[in-house]
Amino acid sequence: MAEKKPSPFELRVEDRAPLSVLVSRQLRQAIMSGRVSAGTELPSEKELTEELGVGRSTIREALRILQAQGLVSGGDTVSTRRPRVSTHQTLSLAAAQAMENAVRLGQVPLGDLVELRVVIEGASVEAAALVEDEALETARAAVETMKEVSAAKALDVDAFRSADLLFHRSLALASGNAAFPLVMGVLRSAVSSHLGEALHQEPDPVATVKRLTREHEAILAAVEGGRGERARTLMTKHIRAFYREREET
Amino acid sequence: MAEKKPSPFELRVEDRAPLSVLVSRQLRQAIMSGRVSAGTELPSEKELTEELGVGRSTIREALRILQAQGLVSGGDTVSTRRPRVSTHQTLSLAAAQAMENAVRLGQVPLGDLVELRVVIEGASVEAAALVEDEALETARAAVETMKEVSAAKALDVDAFRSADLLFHRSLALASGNAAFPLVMGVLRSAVSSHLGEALHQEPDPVATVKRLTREHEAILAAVEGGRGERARTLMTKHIRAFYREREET
DNA sequence: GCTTGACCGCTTGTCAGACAAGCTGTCATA
DNA sequence: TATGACAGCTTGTCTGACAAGCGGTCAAGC
Repeated sequence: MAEKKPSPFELRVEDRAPLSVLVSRQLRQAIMSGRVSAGTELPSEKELTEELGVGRSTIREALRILQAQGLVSGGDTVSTRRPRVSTHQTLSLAAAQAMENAVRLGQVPLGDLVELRVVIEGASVEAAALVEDEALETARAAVETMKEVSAAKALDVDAFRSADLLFHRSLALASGNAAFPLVMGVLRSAVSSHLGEALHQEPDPVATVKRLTREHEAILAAVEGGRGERARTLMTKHIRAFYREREET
Repeated sequence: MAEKKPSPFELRVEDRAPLSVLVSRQLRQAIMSGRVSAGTELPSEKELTEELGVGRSTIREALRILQAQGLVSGGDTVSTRRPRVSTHQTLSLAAAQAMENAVRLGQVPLGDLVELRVVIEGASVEAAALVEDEALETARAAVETMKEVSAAKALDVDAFRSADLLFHRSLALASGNAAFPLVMGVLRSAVSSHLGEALHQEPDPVATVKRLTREHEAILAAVEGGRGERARTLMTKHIRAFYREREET
């Protein structure tokens, strides 16, 4: 559509990247290849300047790119603290944010995100049901915490929220598939930033918390009993109900 | 573990971000809120300098951050071309790259990625099977292209590859869930860069292409017939076989 | 012996100025 | 009308400069 004649004179334009981008690519490659391992401190900007033979602004731009990609961290704070090759957590946070950008500007409706979550968490518990019991220890602990919270006098919404997060996350971990918790985390943060801390403006938070706790218990029981199909069904209902009721408000 | 005493003097350190990061956040917010719409040109660096009252280096670093996040594009090329608020494509590309970073440094094995793809594409075709026929037009066209390619004398690997991509993508689109094609694209590119253009070093590319074409045909037929469960089964086998055979080489 | 304070060097954050290269529109000229 | 020269703007890059903060050293004082 864009080109009428397939002209024989093609000009590769994509390799005309600015120097800063090239530098960032090179550093990225050094990190990805494992030549510099996670947690290591990078050389100072001055050293990089001398080592690569480019100006400091260029180095700084390259570092900012890597930082935005989550590959290095620590430049985020104040002075004298060298940027470090970042850890897993920083990386998946960056991935989550990138995903969130794509999702929000890509006009993905909330309902579609929720369905995606249903699909992934469904597969997740189904896989977790096949696994030995002790991998579910964290999930059990999370449910215990939820019970305590829902039994307490003063409702601690944040405590429940973090227990809830732990529950879902630990199930994803128990699935044995390392990609599940990662994508789940991404999705979760995208969704929750999409509707902005829903639990806080609940009409009857105590009742909701109790219901959610019961649902979690049931899901966990199904997983423990090895009934993957049932766990999936329960999880599906659990997630859909949670968001449907929010959509109505 | 890190803190022995819960000191009452807490210092919020996360808001001590450098100016460039603050600027990038502000621009990001302007973009995300839709105040500047996609495809629009941003003001020049000089204008931003005057408008925000910060130095040009700061602006440039902020722009590099946004560029790395895929929110603006075009700074990637040469001079005089203003950065634009980026389109959907750039964004999901950035997301894919972030995902790839997380996956590779997070030690997610290839098999787990493939399983995730199975889950998502399975759900995708199952949903697509419920949809009216005309949404599958693109998928049909893609299969036609594949047939032509596999019937031709000289095998055009790239043509097949792009038809394959189109096929999977169009099915994801037909599912009606906007999140599916997005995540699928991310996954696909992460996986394929993970094992690096596998089709090119195939022992018997012609036979493989023919087999893949048949499988695609069967999947499409199942979707057209509204047999979602069967489509999912076929798709699962299709994907697993494709990668299992690569893993063995 | 231990704390306290001054001090110095290094590193990052930020700014300002300079120059090269490339794009775009204008305008005079053949 | 088409072409070439030219100015203006924008980005890419470098250099020099300064402030602020961190870490280590080292002497003074209890």
